[in-house]
Amino acid sequence: MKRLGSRRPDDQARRAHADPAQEYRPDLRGCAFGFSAHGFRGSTVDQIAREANLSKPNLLYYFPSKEAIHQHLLSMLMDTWLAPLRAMREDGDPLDEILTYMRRKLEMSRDHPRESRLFANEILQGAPRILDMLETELKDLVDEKAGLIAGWMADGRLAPSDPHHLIFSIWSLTQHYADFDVQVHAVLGAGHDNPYPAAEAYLTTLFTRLLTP
Amino acid sequence: MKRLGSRRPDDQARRAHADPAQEYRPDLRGCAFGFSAHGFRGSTVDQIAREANLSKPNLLYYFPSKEAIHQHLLSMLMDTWLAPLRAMREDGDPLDEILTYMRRKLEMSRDHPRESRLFANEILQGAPRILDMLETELKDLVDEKAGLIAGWMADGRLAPSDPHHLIFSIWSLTQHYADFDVQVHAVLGAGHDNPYPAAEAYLTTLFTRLLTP
DNA sequence: CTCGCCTTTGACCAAAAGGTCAAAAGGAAT
DNA sequence: ATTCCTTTTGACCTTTTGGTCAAAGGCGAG
Repeated sequence: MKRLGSRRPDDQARRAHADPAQEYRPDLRGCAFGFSAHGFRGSTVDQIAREANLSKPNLLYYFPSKEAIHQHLLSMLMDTWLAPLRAMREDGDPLDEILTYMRRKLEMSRDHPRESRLFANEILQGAPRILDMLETELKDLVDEKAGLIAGWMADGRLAPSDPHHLIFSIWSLTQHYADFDVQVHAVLGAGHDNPYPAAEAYLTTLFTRLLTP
Repeated sequence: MKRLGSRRPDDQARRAHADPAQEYRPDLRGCAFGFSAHGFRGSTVDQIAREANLSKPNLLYYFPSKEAIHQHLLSMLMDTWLAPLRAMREDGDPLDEILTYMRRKLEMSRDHPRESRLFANEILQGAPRILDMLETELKDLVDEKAGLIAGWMADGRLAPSDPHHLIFSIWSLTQHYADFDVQVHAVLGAGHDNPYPAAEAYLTTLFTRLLTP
């Protein structure tokens, strides 16, 4: 339960406490679990500290409050989360670009379900801490990529449909396998430990049929 | 803040406190908000009581604990939630039956978003209180309807794809508009107050293209 | 070694929250 | 009106929890 030895990074300037722009912060990547499993109010600072191998006061030495910890995790997450969409290129094959995006998101659900749930929890609760980001950064990115897709459709390279809702559908379909994981397993029952291969096949068919002109 | 007058139902036998099989319980339907907005641990008994126009001790007179309140809401919800799937009939037109199911679920997202979020919250957190139901009642129903769909596909009346994942996709796509409501609005931006007409059109196209043989 | 600075923690605090209880308030039958 | 039963509530208790603090523990520079 207790850590041994110093956890300071080897070669990184650091100072804190009265410093608003801290340069070193403990890596909380492994601690998404608390918030993702119980939501913001459901997880306790003690718990998070334990997961991070820190004492509670020590954790609060690096972050001014529980809120700040949550926000930190969330914003760290956002970049990772948007990367696959950012990677959609105009000069690829349209269907391929979209299927690749879908597959990347599905992999993220499979490999980082807790992060997905952390995000889902925040949105479910009205996104109080990241609404700004959604309305600016996310909206801009989606608008851009939706424009790209609309272009492909206008050129007849994809069958026409609503690009924004297309993106929503990729999000919901892929994240479902992380966020509703328990339900998926309960319904599929024993003997279907890994639903992802079937999910990928299904989703590939789905989007191929939707988008093939 | 305070209620006036008696809240007893006019003509219903009732007794409680030491009675395990209470016949009267206050209607908490309007109180899904608390749990749906903040999750189980995020909402307080005081809050729920206030929403139900009861004092806290009075609420705890009808329900033995916060857990029991949550469970009550959840099980009340489950039936409503499954009704549309139950309504899928073998003797209809296959595509029509599925599109109708999808539309009903979408209407539920539009008209009862808080209930959808309450359910989503529970699943996100590992469904500790309803896992049983998922593994029995829900699984059985889904297996039955998946069989029905598989039959339609075998008969060539629908294009083949995985029936279980088809059902998952209907759930995720429709519930997305309730659960991730804030995100949908943030991304669509002002001037798109009501995303549902476009969502319905998009989803109709999606499933029509997937399933038309 | 010692000084000064950053880091870590045990002990503590105040507020919030789940739950209890005894007493008060209705209401119907007699 | 009295009695009996159910319903309602203010006050209270205990536990949990976010957050503080003063003191102790490194660690490098001189």
